[in-house]
Amino acid sequence: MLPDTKEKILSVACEIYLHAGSKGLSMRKVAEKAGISATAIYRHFESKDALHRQVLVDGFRTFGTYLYPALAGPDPLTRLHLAAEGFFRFATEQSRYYELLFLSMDCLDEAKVQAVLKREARQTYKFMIERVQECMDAGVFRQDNAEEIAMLLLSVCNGFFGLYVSGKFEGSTDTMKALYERSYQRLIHGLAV
Amino acid sequence: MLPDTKEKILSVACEIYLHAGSKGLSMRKVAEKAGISATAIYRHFESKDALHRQVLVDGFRTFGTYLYPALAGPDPLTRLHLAAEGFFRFATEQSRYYELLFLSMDCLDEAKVQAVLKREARQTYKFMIERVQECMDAGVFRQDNAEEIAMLLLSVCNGFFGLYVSGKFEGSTDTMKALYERSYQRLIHGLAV
Amino acid sequence: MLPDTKEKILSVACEIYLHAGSKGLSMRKVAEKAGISATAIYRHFESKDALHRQVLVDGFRTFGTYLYPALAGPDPLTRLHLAAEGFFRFATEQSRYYELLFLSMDCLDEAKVQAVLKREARQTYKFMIERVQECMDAGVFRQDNAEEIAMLLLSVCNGFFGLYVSGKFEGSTDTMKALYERSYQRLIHGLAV
Amino acid sequence: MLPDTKEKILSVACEIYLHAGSKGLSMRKVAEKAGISATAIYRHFESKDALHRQVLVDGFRTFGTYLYPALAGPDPLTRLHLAAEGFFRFATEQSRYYELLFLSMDCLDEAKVQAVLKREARQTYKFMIERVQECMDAGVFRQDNAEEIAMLLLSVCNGFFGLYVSGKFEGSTDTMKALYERSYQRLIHGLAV
DNA sequence: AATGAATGAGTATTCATTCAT
DNA sequence: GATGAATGAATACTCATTCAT
Repeated sequence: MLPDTKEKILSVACEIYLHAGSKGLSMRKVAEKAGISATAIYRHFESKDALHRQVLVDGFRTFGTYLYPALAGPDPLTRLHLAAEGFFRFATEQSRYYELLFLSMDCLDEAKVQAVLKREARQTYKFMIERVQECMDAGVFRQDNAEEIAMLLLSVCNGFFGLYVSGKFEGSTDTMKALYERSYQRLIHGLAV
Repeated sequence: MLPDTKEKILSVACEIYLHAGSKGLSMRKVAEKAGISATAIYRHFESKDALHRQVLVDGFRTFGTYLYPALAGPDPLTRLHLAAEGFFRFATEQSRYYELLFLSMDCLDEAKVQAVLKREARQTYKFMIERVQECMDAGVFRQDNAEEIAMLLLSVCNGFFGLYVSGKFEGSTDTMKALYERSYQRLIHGLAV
Repeated sequence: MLPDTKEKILSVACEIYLHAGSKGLSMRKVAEKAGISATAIYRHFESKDALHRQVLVDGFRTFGTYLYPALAGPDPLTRLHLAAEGFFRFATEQSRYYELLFLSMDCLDEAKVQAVLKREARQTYKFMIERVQECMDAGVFRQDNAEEIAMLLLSVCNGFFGLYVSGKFEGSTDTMKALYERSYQRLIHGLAV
Repeated sequence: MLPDTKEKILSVACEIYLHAGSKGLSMRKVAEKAGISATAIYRHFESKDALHRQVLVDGFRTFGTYLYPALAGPDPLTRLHLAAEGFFRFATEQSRYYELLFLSMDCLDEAKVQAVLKREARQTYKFMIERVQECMDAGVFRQDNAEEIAMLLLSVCNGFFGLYVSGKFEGSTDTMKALYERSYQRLIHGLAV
């Protein structure tokens, strides 16, 4: 139809990917759900892999809408807080996406797919380094290796949500939120001047 | 063949699992690599799932050989250090295993397989809680919620190795080790009395 | 191929079904005999079951061409005679079909397949009730329970052909025909006014 | 165990056959249910087919226990009645057996299996001819072709139960019994002197 | 008399992809 | 831009049977 078949395919693919994982993402299912023939997809995407990659890129775009508004915060520490909170919101509100983007490494999903994941993850990494660095520059954190601190923060987030999302630990979202905040505070506390 | 076909199947399955993930673990491939017919596997394992589960159990057994020796340490803090170090060694020496056991969550992997992962992960969790608790009891950590601290430690490990293993950050093992230790010290520092 | 692959598949499936029964009807065999790949069948039939059902429907359609012309008879008794004769012709000329449609009950044949058999058999049943009823209404049979008489007639047919088709009794078709007619007359005789 | 493994195998095979039909009768299942290894069966039965055949023979033995007591009746007509009643009881109480012995012709179940069915069915046929003949000899039926009358009777039974067993007609056992008796009476009525 | 191991053929079905139209 | 037809490889799993022990 007019509103761009390519868009339609992509959105359907995301939906399926989110529900069934990379294992469950098949051209047939996408085609069926999009109301077109399986072969028609090839008019818009070179291969399943290309489609898969685009789905990931889309996911990171969504992630961006959670993370980047943090920049609107008035001061460095608030911006870091907002980033941490954005992370939490994305992980809980879009937990399936979080999993697929940050936790799954569905091995051998073609090198190219992996590459996309890496590239995007690095973007996030850089963003966090900047947040940490400006906290140090502003004197709210003591001077330290900003990269390492950023990685520590990301590690905690990643690890925390990994445990949460995979269901290895239970608890309501609110419980998790409180726990997350206490963990975050414990970390921040050790970093403060 | 004398060297026990079952053993052979399992080791081949581990190998494949390690190289291609649960997605790539197929009865046919296992059979081929083991030099037997595909059906012969069923003599030794009830189903693919049963085989898959056994692979995981084997992996956790290996993990145990890295983690549990920490108990031989002379005091609580040392035992915690050794546990952290064991974690690191397992993650680096058996990085593929680390990934598959702790980081992957291939959603479609039959409930039973998931159950094995959860159960074993909880074991590790309990082990860490004990390590932290005894540090508090011994007065080297200030009193706090041992569970939450253990989770924080695990989160950091999980997150750190998640980033490492997935190749999202580069660096030699030695570099990583040093980084890991500094991160660990930062955390511990905030916990000390 | 021009002559419609679907048609080809169906006809081959009928052939196999007729020779080997539902037990011997396999996608692979059909594909091989139809000169296409096994998977190609799925382009035309949703599943083995769907194919199986279509084979049955086809069989009943054929049956109809034997039975329904009886309606062209000038009077009720003739119509009943013609129906009985149509039955006989179908059972002898398409004995394998007769068997598969009316006599087999391969229990494991998916509910849906059974449903088709039941539905169609009921159609035939209704047809016979109508034939009997109009004989009664016309006064050539004495008033009685038309349903039961129809069932009796069908039972005899079914039983007779069951014995014939399964080879439990021998004899040339002509011999059988004569026997059938004598049996039929014996029955009818008891029903006449 | 002592009470003859062969017996055990056979009884288990009957059980399975009765529940799952010839399609569901597999050496593995029999072995498992009998508590022996699949290969052990071959010590007692040459092949699956041989076992299958023996199951049928057993079934006919059971059938005999329903039919032959009719001989104890005081006079020819009673004996015929008792035979007809035995038929009904077997068909309703052992409907699965009835189906397998008299109605199923699970094609190509090896010629030998078919042969067993034929041979045994002929026995029943002969028995019925005798019952009919003695009714004629005793003057309760008018003289006619005993063979044909017997076949008519058998046809009705076969057809009736075929419809009943296959579920093509519904109704409680009591309803069926009454219907059966009315049909039988209609037939007999036409045969009486 | 019975077992465990193994086999090869068979089952239905799903998948990504290609090709002619 | 899109379709229908077809393919070949792959999936897990079942089966009857054989063989060495």
